[in-house]
Amino acid sequence: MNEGAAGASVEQVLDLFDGVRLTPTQRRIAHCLVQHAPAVAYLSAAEVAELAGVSQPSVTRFAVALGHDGYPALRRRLRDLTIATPTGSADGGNELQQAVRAEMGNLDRLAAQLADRDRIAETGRLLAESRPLPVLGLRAAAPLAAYFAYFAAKVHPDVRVLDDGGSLLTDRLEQAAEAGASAVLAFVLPRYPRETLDALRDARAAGLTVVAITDSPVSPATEHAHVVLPAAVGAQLVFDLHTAPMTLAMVLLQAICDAAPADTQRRLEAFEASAARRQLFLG
Amino acid sequence: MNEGAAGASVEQVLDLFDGVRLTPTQRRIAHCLVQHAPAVAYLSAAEVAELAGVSQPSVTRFAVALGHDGYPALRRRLRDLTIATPTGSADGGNELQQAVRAEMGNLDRLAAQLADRDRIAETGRLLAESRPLPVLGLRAAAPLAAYFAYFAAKVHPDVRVLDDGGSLLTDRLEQAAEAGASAVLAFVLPRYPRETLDALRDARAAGLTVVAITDSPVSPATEHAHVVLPAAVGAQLVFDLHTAPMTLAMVLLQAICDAAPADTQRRLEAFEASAARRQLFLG
DNA sequence: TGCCGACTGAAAGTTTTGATGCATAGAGTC
DNA sequence: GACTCTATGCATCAAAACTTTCAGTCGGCA
Repeated sequence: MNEGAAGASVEQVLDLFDGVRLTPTQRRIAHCLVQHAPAVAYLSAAEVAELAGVSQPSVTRFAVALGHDGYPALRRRLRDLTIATPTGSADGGNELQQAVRAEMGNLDRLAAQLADRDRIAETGRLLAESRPLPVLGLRAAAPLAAYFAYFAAKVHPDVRVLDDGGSLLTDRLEQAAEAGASAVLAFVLPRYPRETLDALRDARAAGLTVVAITDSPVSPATEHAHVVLPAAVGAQLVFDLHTAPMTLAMVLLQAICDAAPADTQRRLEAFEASAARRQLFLG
Repeated sequence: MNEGAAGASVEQVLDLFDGVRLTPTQRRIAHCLVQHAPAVAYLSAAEVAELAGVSQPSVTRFAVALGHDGYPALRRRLRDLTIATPTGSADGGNELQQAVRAEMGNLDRLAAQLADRDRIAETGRLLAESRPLPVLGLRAAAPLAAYFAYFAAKVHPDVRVLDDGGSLLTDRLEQAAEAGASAVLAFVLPRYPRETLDALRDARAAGLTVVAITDSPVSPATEHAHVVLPAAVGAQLVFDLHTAPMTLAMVLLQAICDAAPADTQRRLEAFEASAARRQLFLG
């Protein structure tokens, strides 16, 4: 992946001046442009003028001299240079490729957010300690809950998937709390089924700590959850793409494993032995 | 670019919302802010308004609600956040971040592979024509099958999820073929449950065209499938990450929709009407 | 059912920002 | 040494952006 935006743009900013004869004042402005490369794209003509120690009209004339319609046009150009240098293979391609690349963007933001390991580690401990561990996901989020639970069950002795709604849902939540659960993991994704939010409220009322994986830090889940873990949902195709929430779920599961490495190891080995005996898999 | 800057700012953008009660419209704006984090710092109030689908005054009010003097003040704040953040975060980072970035690599390869639209479009037609359409995924792949089927059912009149194994599985495959199915979509992921491959063989014997989404062009699925769509599985964490197969599944679903746009539109509208009537979702 | 309050968008009003005409200063030329 | 041409800043005007006001709508509540 390419360099920082600043580095790339200095080169390109220079290209803007190519072959154009500049007056001394304009040269000063140009110099100022390269020097404050990224910031200038935000400034008004008057601000650039002050920065360069020239008059505001000179900045306008400078923009025109470079062949633009006016100062705003030049600034737009600068913005494009500093911002629109996207990851590697550029944008474009067909609409399917664009959707996939947008999804990469979602993952990148997720990665940035994971710089702080402590937060996720603590949430992992929280969930690891809950016996049983209810995992809630309705409608579109149900598969994600099942996916998480499938793997989680290999390292946690009592994972309970709650993936159908109706009145039984609250029963199950309360039963889990009764059986000793201290936390619940919920997947709350667009379009936010009403049932899901009701269930969150019930879970909270039952004394459970609510951990929500949801699509945005300002999703409807925030007001019902104790811990909110955001991961964007892709919306470029006809239907939503849940790759970032899925990734976050597995990262969280990793944190759960890390919370009790010895237990995890023991349980995984037990599963392997069983799988081998039953010849579940190829190879 | 790398999204280093963008990613970091998303975190900080959130701090701006802290503790403030937002109206639905303002929530939309907030959502739009996080989503287009870096670019918004350049936009005028009216542009943000259009992006968020609200009126321009609402954007001003949003800025004031957050405690600023006006929209320009909020934008200045955003600029400071996006600029002051060192571009940072190339490769490296902690192991969680590395895993997520590896997943981005998988998606990138998937995107490259989608340059050829025709192949996926043809496969989409193949599946769209099958009535019913059986979707097979066992064990770890079961949630993916369910996820695909959940959405596919909104645009296809008869989707049948086959996600538990046992002897009934083959019964169901044969029943689907009997009922008129011409193709089957199968998710074949590591660790390749024996049952899954047996089912593929049976499906083929029943005269179904087998489309397999699998983790590699040389996976065990290839010898039983007519069409093989590969998408890598992430293996950096304790458990497998299925984001690329998930993405491929949704791309394939898009192709299915494109195969019969009118039908798709009609069915989606019918669902929307029903959802609205039943008040399934928030908003 | 009717009132009340909150939210939202349209439109008018205000401020900020950018463009242009004009006058001045300096360099080069005859 | 005077003329001319270019470059530059000041002042002004036009346009855009932002804020405020106002009226309509929706949901909650008596």
